[in-house]
Amino acid sequence: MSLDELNEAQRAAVQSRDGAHLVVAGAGTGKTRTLVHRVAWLIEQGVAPGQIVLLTFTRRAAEEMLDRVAAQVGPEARAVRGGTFHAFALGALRRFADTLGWTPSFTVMDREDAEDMVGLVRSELGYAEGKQKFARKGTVLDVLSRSVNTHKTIQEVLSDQYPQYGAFADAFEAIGRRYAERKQAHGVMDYDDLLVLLATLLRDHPEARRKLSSEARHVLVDEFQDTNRLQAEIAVLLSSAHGNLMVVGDEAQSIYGFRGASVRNILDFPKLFPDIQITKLEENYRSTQPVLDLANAVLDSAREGFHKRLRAVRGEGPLPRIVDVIDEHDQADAVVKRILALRAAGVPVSKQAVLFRSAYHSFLLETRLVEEEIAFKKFGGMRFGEAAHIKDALALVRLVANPRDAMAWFRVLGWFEGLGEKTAQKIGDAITNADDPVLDAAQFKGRKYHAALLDLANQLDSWAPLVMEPVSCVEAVIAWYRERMPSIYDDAKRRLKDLDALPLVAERHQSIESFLSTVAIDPIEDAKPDRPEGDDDILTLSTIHSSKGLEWEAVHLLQLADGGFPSAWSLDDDSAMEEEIRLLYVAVTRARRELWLTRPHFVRTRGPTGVGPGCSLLEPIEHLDDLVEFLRHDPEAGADSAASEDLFRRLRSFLDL
DNA sequence: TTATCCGGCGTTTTT
DNA sequence: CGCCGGATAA
Repeated sequence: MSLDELNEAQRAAVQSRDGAHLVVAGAGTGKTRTLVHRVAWLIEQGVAPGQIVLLTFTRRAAEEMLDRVAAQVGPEARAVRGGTFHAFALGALRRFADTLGWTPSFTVMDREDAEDMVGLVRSELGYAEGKQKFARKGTVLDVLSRSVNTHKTIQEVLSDQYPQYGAFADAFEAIGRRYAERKQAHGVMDYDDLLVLLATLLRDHPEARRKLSSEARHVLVDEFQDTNRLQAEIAVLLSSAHGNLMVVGDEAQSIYGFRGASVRNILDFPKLFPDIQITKLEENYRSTQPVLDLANAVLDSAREGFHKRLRAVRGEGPLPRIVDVIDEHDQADAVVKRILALRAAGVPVSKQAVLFRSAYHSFLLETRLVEEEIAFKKFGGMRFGEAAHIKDALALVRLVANPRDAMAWFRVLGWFEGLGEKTAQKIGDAITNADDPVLDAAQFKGRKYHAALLDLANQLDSWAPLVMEPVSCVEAVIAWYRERMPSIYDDAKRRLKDLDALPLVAERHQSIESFLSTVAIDPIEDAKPDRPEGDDDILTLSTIHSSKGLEWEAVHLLQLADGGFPSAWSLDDDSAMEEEIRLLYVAVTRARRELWLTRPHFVRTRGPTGVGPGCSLLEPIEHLDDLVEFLRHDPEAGADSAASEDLFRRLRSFLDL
């Protein structure tokens, strides 16, 4: 392995001595490369790969890093334990569930299941009734989750976020308690439980803490600015036996405040460790100077932070462009034409990306891309594994693995005509609590759904022996489920082929349990690429959140208008607007060379506040015409023509309407 | 208890 | 607008 390709600061981080180390790494400064080299270096120094824990923000990031380490030091690097906090927590909790009074075979619920359970508890406790409006189930879960992730009381969360329910703190608390009891009784955890319970384990159980932290002789955490209090606590406790904790991050790129992430974690980190080493990476290898000039200007418009300057190693390039368009249609037109023009100029579509604030911002563009036969893959927004029919199939698999999974029964029983919520819950609870957890269809003789239940019971019996064969099991389940789909969904045909992805995922697992754990935490990749046969020049569409850590030669940024980006829900909130600025910073710094920002005059506003034309994020830089070039899109003339009389004529007539 | 209808409220970003 | 949930009818 060669350290020659590293600069001085990077080398200092890579070869750092034991102890705590904070690496402040601006966008594009070789953060990933530094982490990769650090892991490789540790292995070279004789640290066993299995004693290195690399906590990353996404599974994608973990895989990429391990691939690169493996390329440097060989396949033994695969033994490095890596993944998200949630995935790591899952593994640790499986081993120590007993210690915490949980069954080791617990399962993990996704957001929707968790909401449903909260909904059931809510109606049981009678908060659904009464003339006073009460929060809906999703809101209740959100409040509970925020309270956990930010270490705030329910009352504080309500006052901050949902003042309209400020008087109902007792109700939220009561639901929260009953919800927690039920989760433990059913052996299911939600996402928050994974973190809470791991933190509890490490904090309150010295034996477990000693064991876990001595297994992990070096703990490395990526994207530390996006951790919340619980995650920071876990990282610190996990390294308590040896103190070898390296965290890497950039406070300017903190964009997960909505889920409890706190920049304070990274800013206050040095206070925790008197002997801490701090390294700053400031040379940017990714972007041209004009891109960075804009990024710096964006950051200057933020109230707080270090206002650091990024320096380009790459040198000059074209100015970023702000393109004024009339509306979303005009925007889609402009972006498509620009993508094609760049392709003609030698930038393949695969080296371009379209980024946006919210997943739905790209809907219109997606239809245009299909028309133009530009292949694309979209990241962010609704996940494949969240589609109702995928969850249906997985619920069946869960029943094979664990017939006491009450939420899975609830879901499956809901498919049958004449069988509603009450009955489904009753049957589910009965089975869950029975000595022998099987579906006794016979007792429903005479009911409309008797035959269907009988069929289900038989199928489950026939699948039971397949527990050890994930692929056969999943295939068998899917085959049966396919037959039922038309009676569940009007658009069953469209959904059918999605199911093919499941056996492919199952192939990678030795047991059903491992398969199910993985799909609960890691998003399932869609098996069908959104592209015509044989074409691998694929455009990336991504939310800004999902674009983190990635880069493209050309970046197109959509919907720069109040109510679009920045989001309508941030406009009247200073700290939320700060996060929007950091989001813009992240988006801008994804570009290596070409950066195009489209600013529609009219957006469909769906927000609570009145939204006018213009984009407050761009206001601070609007007058800086040495930083950006301003263009107007003219649909008839092409993407980058100067403003035409015709355009203004149409604008005026639009306004009059 | 279930299916259906209708009114009103919230609408983002992810594990 | 979509979807949640309350109200009503079968």
